[in-house]
Amino acid sequence: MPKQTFFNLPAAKREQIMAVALDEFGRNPYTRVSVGTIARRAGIAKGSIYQYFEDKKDLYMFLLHQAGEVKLEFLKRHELNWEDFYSGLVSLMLAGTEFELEHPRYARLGYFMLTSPFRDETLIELQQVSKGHLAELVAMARSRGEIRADIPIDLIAFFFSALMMGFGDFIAGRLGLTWEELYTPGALTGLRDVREQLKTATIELVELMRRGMAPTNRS
Amino acid sequence: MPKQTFFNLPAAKREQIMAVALDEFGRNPYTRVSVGTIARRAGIAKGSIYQYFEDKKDLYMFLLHQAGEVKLEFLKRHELNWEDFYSGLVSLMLAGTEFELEHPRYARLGYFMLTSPFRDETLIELQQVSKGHLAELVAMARSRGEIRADIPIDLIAFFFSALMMGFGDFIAGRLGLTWEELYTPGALTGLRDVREQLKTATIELVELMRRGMAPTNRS
DNA sequence: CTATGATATGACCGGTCAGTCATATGACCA
DNA sequence: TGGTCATATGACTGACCGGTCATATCATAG
Repeated sequence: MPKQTFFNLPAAKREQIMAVALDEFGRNPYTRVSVGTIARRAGIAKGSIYQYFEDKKDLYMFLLHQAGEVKLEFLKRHELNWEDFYSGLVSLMLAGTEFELEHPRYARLGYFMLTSPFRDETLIELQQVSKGHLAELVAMARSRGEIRADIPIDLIAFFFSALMMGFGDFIAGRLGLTWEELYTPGALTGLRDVREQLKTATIELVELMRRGMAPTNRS
Repeated sequence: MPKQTFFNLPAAKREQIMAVALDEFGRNPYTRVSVGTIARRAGIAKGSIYQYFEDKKDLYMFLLHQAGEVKLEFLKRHELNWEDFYSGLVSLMLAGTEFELEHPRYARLGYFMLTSPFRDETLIELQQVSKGHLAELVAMARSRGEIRADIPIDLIAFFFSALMMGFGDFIAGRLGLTWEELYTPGALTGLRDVREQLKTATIELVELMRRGMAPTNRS
């Protein structure tokens, strides 16, 4: 956790520092991010960073935590329609994609997190949140007969997470971009029908998932 | 490409250098791998590395290239049964998993590649190889009526690659290990029924894929 | 005005890094 | 023996890193 000094700061300054940190950690892997650069870009002295945070890791972990909250807020603002499991899935994936396009730095932050020195401890914390949520949804879908009861839950969880995680790459390919380019702010201005293509791709994918998981008599 | 000097070296020395490089790049992300460490562990002077390679990237790219060839050789040695597309897929995935268990450093090398500074150019090169191969298989399966003709090919390619890529994580979970542990040489000695569990998990996953992709009248 | 405690600063420290280069070694031939 | 060319070496360079600390600044209270 940041030191009290950080929270005593004017909100604008706090946000400026975190914005720069997000940009840096969303642009480079952890080890390549320089505390000095963050300080310089934020217009403060390097020593000040160490008035606010214990060390580089403290700043990074706080940033990750904050990113999680922002994304959760975003998803909460989107009313996801879970009346039907698969259309709920479509809306969830669309909202997730929307978030990543609106906040590309957050998307890349999460990506680089996967190879940060704190990968494992971060993932464990993350999974405790998301897996609990997912298990709940899957259990409900099962009880409604929307997912065959003979598919192991862990397989379903893997199925979801693997496809969702790689979805950005797929979308990038469809739009004729690289992953780098897709998450470059402003890369989509000028591209036509982006939202249309996203929706189409998402529906196609979920349909593939639905056929795989749903009871055969449903399709 | 390495300089001619490298290829003039005795095979044993060449292999020693590449073995150390593989271990280092399979243990740390690109930016954390030190040329000096590789030289020291290989028993040569740091300057020699620069007699053999243009720079760090040259060494790294050559290593990746070599890894690809080794894996391709491995898969070629396994006779994959493509009489039926889905059982062929099972055998392909099993062979792939087998390779990663036998050569855990290669598996990790591929993993870290995903966040190397050359991610995109590497992936593009990789896809040109694997996509061509995959497209062929998919086209054949389609003509046999094993895959519905209305599913876009790029979606199928993504479906495969995403599930295959994350499969290691899933397997690790099934075996009660972390990803780290799964790819630690010797971590599996003492574990029971590893091959059985691998086969079961693979079949379960491919069945999920088959249901998603196959024409409905087939199941 | 002064005293006090919180905050800001950037020079500095010890360390690591990729890459260079003058020099040394050794093999081969005349 | 001496000359030539490929190869080996590690000290060195310049840059960058995370983190520290003595000092300066500032706001507030007495």
